[in-house]
Amino acid sequence: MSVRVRFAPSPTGYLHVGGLRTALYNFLFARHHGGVNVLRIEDTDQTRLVEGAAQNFIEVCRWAGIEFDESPEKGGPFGPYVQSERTEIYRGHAQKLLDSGAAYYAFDTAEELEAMRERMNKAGVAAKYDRSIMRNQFTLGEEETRKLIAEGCPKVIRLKMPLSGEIRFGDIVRGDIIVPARDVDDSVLLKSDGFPTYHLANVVDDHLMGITHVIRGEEWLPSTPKHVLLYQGFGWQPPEFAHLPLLLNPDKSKLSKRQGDVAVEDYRAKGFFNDALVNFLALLGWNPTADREIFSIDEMIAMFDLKKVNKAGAVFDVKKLEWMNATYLRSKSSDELGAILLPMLEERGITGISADYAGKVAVLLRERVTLLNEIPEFGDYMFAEPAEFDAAYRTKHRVADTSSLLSDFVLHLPQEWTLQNIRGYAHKYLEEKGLALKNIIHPLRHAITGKSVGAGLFETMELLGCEKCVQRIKAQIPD
RNA sequence: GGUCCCAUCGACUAACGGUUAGGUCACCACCCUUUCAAGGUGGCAGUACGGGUUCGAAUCCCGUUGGGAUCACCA
Repeated sequence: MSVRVRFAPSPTGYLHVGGLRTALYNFLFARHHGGVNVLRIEDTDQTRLVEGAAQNFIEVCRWAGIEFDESPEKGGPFGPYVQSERTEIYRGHAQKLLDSGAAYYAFDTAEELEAMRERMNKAGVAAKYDRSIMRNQFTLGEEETRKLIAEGCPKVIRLKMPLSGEIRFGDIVRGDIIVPARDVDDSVLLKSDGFPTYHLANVVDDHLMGITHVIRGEEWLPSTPKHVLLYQGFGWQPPEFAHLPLLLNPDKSKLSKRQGDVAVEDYRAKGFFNDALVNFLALLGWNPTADREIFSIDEMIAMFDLKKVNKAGAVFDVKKLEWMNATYLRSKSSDELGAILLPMLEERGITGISADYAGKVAVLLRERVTLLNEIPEFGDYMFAEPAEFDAAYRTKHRVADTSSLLSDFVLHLPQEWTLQNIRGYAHKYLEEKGLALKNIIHPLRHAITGKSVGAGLFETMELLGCEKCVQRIKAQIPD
């Protein structure tokens, strides 16, 4: 049977980096096996909907290079792919569960449930729906139940968990998992508003959509027994499960907003490359071969193996992400960098620059920055006159004859403005004066860039052009 | 607290039951040098603990400790 997997986010806001990794693993797994990658929007909680979130997910995934074969946008043979458009399907299936005795009606109010939990907590027992004492089909009897339903009394449908025995299932990354059924709650399957909860919708959809492998975060592990029981209740074969290790804060708790950026958008906005972020995320919990760090998405597809996914959570180390981004920055072509840098420049009001020139500046300066978007500021002098001059740097290298040294220097600059000629000229000039390179290179750097740090000076001069260099040097000649 | 999951350098990880426990980030030192980087070389640093099984355990089993997740008419 061919592989079908799904990424099933809830459109309640931005896409979390952990979510992106889950989407990535699904995508890699699907592509590796020549299977199908499905996007399904789980919007059954109407109170938490965020406008545009679903579209944003698609866009962010696309930015990251993750494609879906079936989605709300593209459609597909098992649609609709938005759960709020499938409510009739869930109701019908809930009815089947009712008919077979795998689920039951309950009429408790929020207050009654709260009181129940409070009593249990006081008694020191696990807070779990006790169907023997609450208001439901069993305690009320069939007749009363029918009456309440006929009267339109608010009701939910709950899963009837066995009171004994155990529920077991296999997990590709964790092996067999066994849970005593009595410890699992009688979860609500269909809410009083007629919408299903995650448990029902997810099982019904995964089955109906032919999902073969459920690859999701570890936070779902504790509720998987419920899902397994639902498959049993429907008489369906459950899919394979693979619960992914969590992404962690430096203090090892679940990666949260409180301790740094968690939205993919944040990293995108900061200027991280899509391929670097994806590469970094992929290696958080999975490792194809320990002797390399850099992998293209195609290489990852070729090597991806769920069995090699780690069990323990992984700390999201921004420092390593930065290193990886810097590594990607150094490996990209001038054209590629120019195309990405140009809009960043325009965003900052720097216009009239060609993509070709932007790319060359990026190549010139990339070994000194981590993110491409540092370049507009770090190399401001490549796009305009230096905005300011480092006074301390000037003072440090300015001596009595610096002015004459500079004014003589511009006299016989090479006609053919190449790196080799500029460097040759400088060395010859210094040799004639009986001086060392350091006697002039700092005053020159100061005049041309205004800063004490930067790329190789002759390379900088070459790219800037003779005219601009002369002009800037002359402007700094007076003491 | 109940249930479940997890445990190799500070971080990410590698290691058919047999390795001086390897690589990467970070950190430190040195080299290179035109500032700052990058790069090169080297270094620091780990199998949580206790029992077993075995000729031999990071690896298998049990326990302890520690960490995490989850316990809604949210996903």
